[in-house]
Order: sequence, then C-alpha cells, then structure tokens
Amino acid sequence: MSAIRHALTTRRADDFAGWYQEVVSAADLAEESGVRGCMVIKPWGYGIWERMQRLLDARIKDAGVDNAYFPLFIPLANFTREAAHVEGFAKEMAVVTHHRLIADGKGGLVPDPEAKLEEPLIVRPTSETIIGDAMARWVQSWRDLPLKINQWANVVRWEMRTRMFLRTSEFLWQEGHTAHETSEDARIETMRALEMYRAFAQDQCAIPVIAGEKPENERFPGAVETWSIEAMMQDGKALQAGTSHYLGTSFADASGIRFQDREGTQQLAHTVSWGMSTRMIGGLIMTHGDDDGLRVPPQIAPWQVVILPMLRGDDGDAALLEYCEALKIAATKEWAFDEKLRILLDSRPGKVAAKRWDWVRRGAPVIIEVGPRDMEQGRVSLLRRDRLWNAAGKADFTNPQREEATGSLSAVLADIQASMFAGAVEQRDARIERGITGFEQLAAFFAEDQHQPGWAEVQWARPTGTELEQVVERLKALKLTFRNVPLDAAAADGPCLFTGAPAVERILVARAY
RNA sequence: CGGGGAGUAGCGCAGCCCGGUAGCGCAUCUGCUUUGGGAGCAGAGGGCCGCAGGUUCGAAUCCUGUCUCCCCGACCA
Repeated sequence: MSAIRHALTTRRADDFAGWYQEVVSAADLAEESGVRGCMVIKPWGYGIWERMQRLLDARIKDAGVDNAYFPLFIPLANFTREAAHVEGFAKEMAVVTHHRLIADGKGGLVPDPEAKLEEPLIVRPTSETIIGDAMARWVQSWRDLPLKINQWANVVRWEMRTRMFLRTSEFLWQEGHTAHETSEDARIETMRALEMYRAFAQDQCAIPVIAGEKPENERFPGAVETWSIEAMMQDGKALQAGTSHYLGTSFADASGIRFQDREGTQQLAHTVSWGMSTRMIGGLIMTHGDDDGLRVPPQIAPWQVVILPMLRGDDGDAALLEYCEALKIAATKEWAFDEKLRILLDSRPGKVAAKRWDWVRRGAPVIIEVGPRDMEQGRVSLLRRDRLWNAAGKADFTNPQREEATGSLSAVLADIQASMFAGAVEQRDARIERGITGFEQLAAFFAEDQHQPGWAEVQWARPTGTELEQVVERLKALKLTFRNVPLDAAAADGPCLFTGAPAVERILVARAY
C-alpha cells in the first residue's frame, strides 16, 4: 500500500467504470442533464472539445475541405432512399411529429393534434442524405468534382444504453462528406481522412491508435468499405475513435449525385464520409486519466499552465499578484507547438491547496504556485501533472528561478506531450498479443479472471456472409468483437484461426466500448 | 428494450422494514487561531426527501404510475 493520498476516491484498478464516472465529474468535464443520454458539457470539458475542433479543423481545411452547415431536421422521405442506411439507423431515430403545443386543461401542455406535421421530420443521426441532396444540386459536371464539404454539428441517436462522452444520445462531431469522379479518387480521400485522424489522435491527443479496415459486419450501413482508428483504453478495451467510409455510388444513386464526365456521359459520383466526435474526450480520459483525475495533453489543454498565488488576504497579496502577473505576461510570450502558450492566473480567493487539487483533477499539464518566499527568492514552485508524486509520496514540486521557469515552459510542455504519448504507446504495445493461433487459446487469453487482457491480433481468411456471421457469433459468446485489419500488420503466413483455411491477413480482436 | 440496484443539502451517505418536528461527514459562510505542500477550533447557512397520483388525522417512510442514473444482457457507424 502506498501512502499517497490520491485526489480521487475510486481507483482505476478497483472499479474502472466507477473511476471513469468520477473523473468526468471531478475534472469538471460534464454533468447529467435530466434528459436520457444527454449531458451538459461544462467549460473545462467544452474547452477540451474546442481545442480538438481547432486542431482538427485546421487539418480539414489544409486538405481543401470547406465547412458548411446543414439542417438538424431531415424529411423522412429524404432519409429513406438508401436501403441499408435506413435499416442501420431506423431503430435509433428521434422523430418530430408536431409543431405546436396546446394546453391540456390540467395545467400542462401537449402536442396540438391540429398541428401534426404532414410529413414527420427526423433529427439527423448523420447527414449523408441531406448533404447528398445538396450535392446533387451542386454537381453537374466533372469540373465540379471533387466536392469536399465538412460540418461541425450535433447529431442524435436514440441509444439504449448511454455513457458520458462514450455513447450519448446527442453528441457533437464533425462529418466530412466528399464526392469524387472516380472510385480511385474516393478511396484516396477515404485514406486521407483516416491518416488525418491517426495523426490528430497520436500527435495532438497523444492517444496511440491503430488504423485499419473494419470487417464486413462492422461496416457503416450502406458503405462499401469502413476504416477506423482504434485506441486501447487502460482497461484493455478498444475504442473506435474515428471512422472513414468509402460509400461507392449507392448514396450518389439514392441522392442523384450525377455528373457529365469528360466524354459527356452521365456518371454517378463516388462518395466518402468521415467523422470524429466528442467520444474522443472519453478516449482522452481512459487513455490519460489516473487516480488523481484527468491528465490533458498540452496540445489539447485549454490552459496549459495554471498559476496559483498563495494569497493570504493581507497586505502582501498585491505584490504577490504583481509578481504572478509578470510571470504570466512573460510566459504568454512563449510558444509551444506553433501556438502561444495558454496561461491562466487563477487569483480567485481560496486556499491554494484546494485550488491546486482542483487543477490536478482537471489535468492542467503544469501548475505553478507562488508564495511570498518564492517571490523573495525570485523563484516559483512548479508541478508537472504527468509526474505528480515524488518518492516520498508528496507532490513533486521543483523550484526554478522565475526566468528559468518561463524560458523552459515550452520545452516542459513538449516533454509532457511526448512522455504522455510514449507512456500510452508502451502500455498498449505490452498488451497486444500476436501469438494466438487457436480459438481455445483466444478464449483463454480473454478469460474472465484475466483482469486486463488487451487485444489479440490473429490471422484469418476473411470469411464473408453466413460464414462470417458464425465467426462473429462465436466471438460474441466471449464478448469479443473484430476491431480492424491494421494497415501496417505483417503479412499472413499461417492458417485462419477461425476456419483453418489459409489466412489472408491479420485482424484485431478485442472487447470494445 | 428485459433483469437487478439506486435517486434525501454542492459531493458522499444514514433514516424507510415498524408513518409522527429532516440527520451525519466533507464542502460552503462567519469569527478566532494558524500560515509552504490537501490547517485547527467554534458557530452558522443551505432540503418541492426525483416527479405525479393514492392510502392516512398525518407520508422521505406504505401503494400505484412515471422520469433519471448505475450494473448485467439485447441493441449499437
């Protein structure tokens, strides 16, 4: 037993699900709203989302994709054109049927039967259909292609079982929709989006991911190919953190996205869609959180450095605040990751210890405390969130001179970013098992008594249809799912674990969120 | 959506079985003491007991319905 007094009451190792919920509330990320599956995202949580938006949006724009906004409501008829797509979403759709309320005579309000909509509207679960509709108007000739549109929006899927950030009925995301002249161009865009997500997750969120293709049974409804990035959470489960779909021509056919090609012939466009959502915040928590709360990678942190003056409510406060202001101004001139540092001087009244632990739980990368003694000696007390505790089980402060601290901040932040990623990679790589060749062996690897088994990468023959369904059922009995076929996996060189036929590739098997 | 558990102060909980003035710890506020690594003492404020009905002289407590959350399933780009 360690003597460390952690900032949270639930240990990751004891109760991962309970710990997750405690982080969400203790780090001030979000709270329940009273509506099933809908959450209030609080300023610190939303600040993290804004950072993700800003960084990913820059990548999207760099790829020549334009932002636009499409309506929340979609006419039912519009949605019903692509059969597989409809079937995939029909069970989780919110429907608007009335446009007016009327008094019920008992002090309440009910939908006015007189105000029933001729045609119900659905609340978008995704916007393929309505954007496809627009694209059909915008595309006439091959010169109009490629057409690349992105929107940042909320979507609604009526989930049976919800969890904060991981699966909510309403969530925020970006959805990119592109239309192309050829299948080749569309596939290139599909892979570009996938690579964009991989780089964003790893280089900015410090979340290691494996990019690969989803098997047939895990495809987006109506898609020809679905690709994903998969991240391993600290409990060994997989989280799909971003997806990119090559949709072929079926959506173009359903929406009427046609163009005259270079020979003057009418052709269907090839479409692609790709998305990343607030679920990424759940991934951030389960990748970087610890028993003291969240740890936010510096590139994602709304505030990278929080300065806490030790105010005493006496005459000394003014000078101390002045000292901290000077520190803040100097630090704000420093850069890291090609952006100015984001520094908060938290001078609200209150005990410094209480405020310190608030920021530890929220996961600010660097906390700088300044007391009268620091000021006298021209120094500060600096605490790194990624290395909180010293060997004695105390908060591990260092005491650089003020100028030295300011000058070193960008290097410290870069180091925190790098070490968080390296730590996550190490944890993940240690838990990917590549030597499993038989189903019994697979079952043993994922046996219930094994606490955090991680993932298995196995060889398979890529069965399809009912043969695949049988394999999926066998896995389901073990609560396992296929994640993806990693792009960079080694070539197959043995029999399929499931069918015994010669394997054609390697696929990841894991429990998943 | 099925099975189980829960909802009482900002947070964590007791009270409910057996109906009778709303409690505890932490947090908050005030005062005093303390003052560099999660302070101490004293006092104070804060409640549609999830919501709606019902039974009753009287409901946090009993009954019915309903909403929300958690766990297990089913479902799930």
